[in-house]
Amino acid sequence: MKLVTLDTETPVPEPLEQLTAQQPTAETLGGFLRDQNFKTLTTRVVDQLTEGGATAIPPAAGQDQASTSAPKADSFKAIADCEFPIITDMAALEVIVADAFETGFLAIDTETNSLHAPTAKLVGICLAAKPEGGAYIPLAHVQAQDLLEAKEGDDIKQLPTDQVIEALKPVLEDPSVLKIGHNFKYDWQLLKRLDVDVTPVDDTMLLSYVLDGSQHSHGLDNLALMYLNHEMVKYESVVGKGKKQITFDQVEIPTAAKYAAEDAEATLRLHRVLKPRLIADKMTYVYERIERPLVSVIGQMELNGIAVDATVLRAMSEDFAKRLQVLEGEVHSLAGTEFNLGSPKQLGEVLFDNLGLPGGKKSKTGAWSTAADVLEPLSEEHEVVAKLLEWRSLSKLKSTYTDSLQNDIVSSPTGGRVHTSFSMAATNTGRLSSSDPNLQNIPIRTEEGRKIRTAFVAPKDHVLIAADYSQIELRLAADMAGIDALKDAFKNGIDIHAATASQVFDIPLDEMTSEMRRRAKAINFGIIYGISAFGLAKQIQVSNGEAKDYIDAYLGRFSELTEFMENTKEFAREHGYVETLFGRRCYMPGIKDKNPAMRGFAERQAINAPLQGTAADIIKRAMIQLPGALADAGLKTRMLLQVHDELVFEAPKDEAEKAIELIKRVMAKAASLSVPLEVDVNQADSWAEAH
DNA sequence: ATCGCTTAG
DNA sequence: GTCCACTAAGCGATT
Repeated sequence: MKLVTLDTETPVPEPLEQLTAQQPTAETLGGFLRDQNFKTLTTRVVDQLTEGGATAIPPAAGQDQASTSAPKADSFKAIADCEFPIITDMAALEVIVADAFETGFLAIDTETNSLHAPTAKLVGICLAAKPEGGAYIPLAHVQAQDLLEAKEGDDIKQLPTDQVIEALKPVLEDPSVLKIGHNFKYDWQLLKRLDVDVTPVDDTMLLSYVLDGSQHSHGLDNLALMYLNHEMVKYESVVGKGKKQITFDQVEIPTAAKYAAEDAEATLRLHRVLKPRLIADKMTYVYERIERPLVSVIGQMELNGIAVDATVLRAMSEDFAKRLQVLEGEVHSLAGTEFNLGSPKQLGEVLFDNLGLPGGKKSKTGAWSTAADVLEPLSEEHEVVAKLLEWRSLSKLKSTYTDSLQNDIVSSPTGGRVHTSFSMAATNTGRLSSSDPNLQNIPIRTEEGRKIRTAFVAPKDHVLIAADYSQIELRLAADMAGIDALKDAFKNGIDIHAATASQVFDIPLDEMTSEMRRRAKAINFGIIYGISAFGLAKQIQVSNGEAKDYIDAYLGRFSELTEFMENTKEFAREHGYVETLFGRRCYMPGIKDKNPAMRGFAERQAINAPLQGTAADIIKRAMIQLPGALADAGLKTRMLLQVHDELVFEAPKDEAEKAIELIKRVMAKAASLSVPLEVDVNQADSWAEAH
C-alpha cells in the first residue's frame, strides 16, 4: 500500500505574502494555526506512525522527559538483535527503494571520512525503509585490492558510487517519500554535492531540539538510549581514538556495517517515537515551519562558504608576531621578572603579590582575577598593566583569528573559501551557533580587530551585502510587553537610547549628554538580559544603590514592563518553560530551585529567552524566504552567513541594488509587530566596510 | 577535561 | 545572604 504523506512535506516555503499573513499572534497561536492548519497534518502522521502496532503517543515532553523511561517496545526485534545486511548488488538496493515507496519512509545516514560536509568524501550509505530493515552500502572503503596487496580474494564487492546515487536519486527526491536523518543538514550537503536535492526531510535531532532545547545532548547515541533503551556502537570503538584514530574509509567493511547500519535503524525508530510526541506537545509549528525548512537553507549556506583572502591574514599574523615579541620584553622588564604572559595564574602573582597592585579580588579557586575589567582601572597604577592588556588583545587576535582562519581556508580554482558549520540544536533560545570556525564572533568592536574583516571579501565582479536588524530585541520587548512609550519611540524612528535617557532621567532630548545616553543604553541592554541592580552597577560602574534608582525610574516610566516580567516568571514557574511569539519553548530547569541564586539566574533567563528566541525565530523566517525570493526575482545573490541579527550575502555587482531592496523587504516583513522592524543594509568589497 | 579569558550578538 | 547581568565558541594554561 502506498501511503500519502502530503502533510509531512513542506519542502517549498510559502509565498511571502501568505507567510506573513499567517503569522501567529498571541491569540492565534493557541488556536487557528496550531490547531487548524496543522490538525490534518498531525493526525495523518500519527495514523501512519501508529499503524501496524507502533507505539502509542507518549506523554508530553517536559522537565522530566529524561526520567520517563523508554516507551514500550513495539512488535519489532530489539535493534541489538537485528542482523543488518551489506548491500553489494543493485537488485538488493532496488528492494530497499521499492520498500521506501511502499512505506513512505526512508531513514538515511551517510558515512564519510570527515565531519566537514563541504569537503568530506562519501564512504558508505546506510538505509532503513522500515523497522528491522537497516542495511549498509559500502562505497569507498579502502581494501586489500586498493593497497595492491595479494589477498584481494578477501575483498567485499563495493558498488560504484555513481550507480548507487543514480538508483537512489528518484526516491530521495520523491515528494511522497519522507527521508529521515539525524543531523540531516550534514547528509543533505553530501548528497547535494552529488547533485541530489533530498526532499522532503525529517530530522530526529531537530525533533528532539524543538521538544526540549535545554537537553544537553541531542546526539543519536544519547537519544537512542533515552527513547529506545538501546546502546549504540561507539564511533570510537570502530575508528579508535587519539593518535591511532583512522578515517572511516580505513575501517573494514563488516565492522563498518555493524556500526553504520544501526544508525539508520535507530534514526527510523526514533522518528516513530519523537514525531508523535511533537504532535502531542503541539510543537508542530516551530518544527514544520521553522526548523525543517531551514535544513537545506543552512546546508546550502555552509556549502557556499565565504571568500577569505589569506594574504591579508598572513600579513596581519606577521605584524602581530613582531609586536607581541616587543610587548613581551617590555612587560618582563617592567615587571622585573620573566613569566608566561598567557598564564593568568602567574600574571596574578606578579601583579598582586610581587608588585602589590591594589583592588585585586580572588576567585573561588583562590586565584587572583586578571580579567580585563579588573585590570583596566589599574593601568593608571602601573605601566605594565596597559602593556599586558595590549599583549592580551593581540595574542587573542592572532591565535583565534589571523592564525587559525588561514588553516580553515579551502582552496579552489576560483579562490579560497571558508565554510563554517552552523549548529541548529546548540542553544536553549533557538539561536544558531557557528563553529569550525566560529564566524559569528569575528572582531568588530576595536579598530585593530575590525581589520580582520577586511580579509572576508567578495570575489571578482561581486560585492558582499550585510543586512542587520536594528534593535530587534528591544523592539520585541516594546511589542511583547506592550510598552506604549517605547513603541511610540520606535514608530517615530527616534534615537531609542536618547529617548530612553530623556524619559528615565527626565531631561529634554536637546539637553541630552553622551554620558546619559550611554547609561540609558546600558539599561536598555539590562532589560533584555533580565536586569539586576548588581549587574547594571558593575556594567556601568556606578554604586548598587544608584543602579537601583535607575531601574526604578525605568520601571516607573515604562510601567507595563513590570507586569510583563512578573507574568513571564509566573508562566515559567507554572510550565517549566517560556515561549517565543511563534510558540518555541525554552525550558528553565532552575526556575523552582531552592537556591535563590540559581532561581534568580533562571528568572533572568526566563525574561531574556522570549526576546532572544523570538528574534531568532524572525531571522530564521527571513532566511527560509530569501533564497527562493532571490531566485524568483532572477537574481544570483547567495546567502552566506547568519550572525544572530545579521545576514551576509554575496552578489554580482550589477544586481546588488536589486538584491538589497528585496533583502530589506523580506527581512522587515518576516514578522508583523506593533512596532516596525528596521533593517540596515550595506554593500562593499569586504565585510569590514559592508557593516 | 576544566578554568580563565576574550571574541561576537 | 546570593557575588549574577542574556546567548554562544575557541585558545592556552592547568589539572
